[in-house]
Amino acid sequence: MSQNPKPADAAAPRLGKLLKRSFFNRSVHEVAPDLIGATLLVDGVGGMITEVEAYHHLDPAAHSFRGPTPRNRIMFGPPGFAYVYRSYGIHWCANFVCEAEGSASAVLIRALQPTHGVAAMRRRRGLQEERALCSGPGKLCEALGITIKHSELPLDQPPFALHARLGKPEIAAGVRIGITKAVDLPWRYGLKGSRFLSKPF
DNA sequence: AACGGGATGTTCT
DNA sequence: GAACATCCCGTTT
Repeated sequence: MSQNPKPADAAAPRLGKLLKRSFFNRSVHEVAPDLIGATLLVDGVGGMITEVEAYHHLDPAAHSFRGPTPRNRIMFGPPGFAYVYRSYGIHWCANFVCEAEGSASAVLIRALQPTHGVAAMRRRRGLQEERALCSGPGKLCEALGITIKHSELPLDQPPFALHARLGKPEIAAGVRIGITKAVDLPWRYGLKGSRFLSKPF
């Protein structure tokens, strides 16, 4: 027997306190950069958020821009809930609803650095390279097991756990990816220098 | 490194 | 019928 077996997530950093729903009761433009460095876990699997995008109600690229539908109705409710939608008929993408009820803003979670449950993520993604496990919104949902079943669930209750970041990271900003409307708004935020991004800034 | 095509659910015109 | 907040894999620079 080895005297000191290596834990599955040996490099997992210490976690900050759990974020409450009220964290999201602010402008999406404050919440989005503040999420960089926070740790997102779903049933204990996840990591440190490295890339997000802000979508505001008055932004033509936002799903809420044309008003409520059965799909996006959670965006028109109170903050601190998940909005999950299917992208291109294949992938899931996860958002966190922000601002006051009715404001219909949300942050798209685009990438994270795997820290917890890496073996589970590799299994779900059928992939070894840690860099590519969660380097995009669809990949991230597959790795964390996020589906439509998670939509409209509160973010401060299981299976979600969102831990505050410990330090204050340097934030990079740039234009959002993969959209055709409002393409020049610099509402993509990321962890400066991170290698766990969908694309460099 | 950049580009093209295929997969395909939900919403919108 | 087209568009879409994507990803993967093959082909071409």
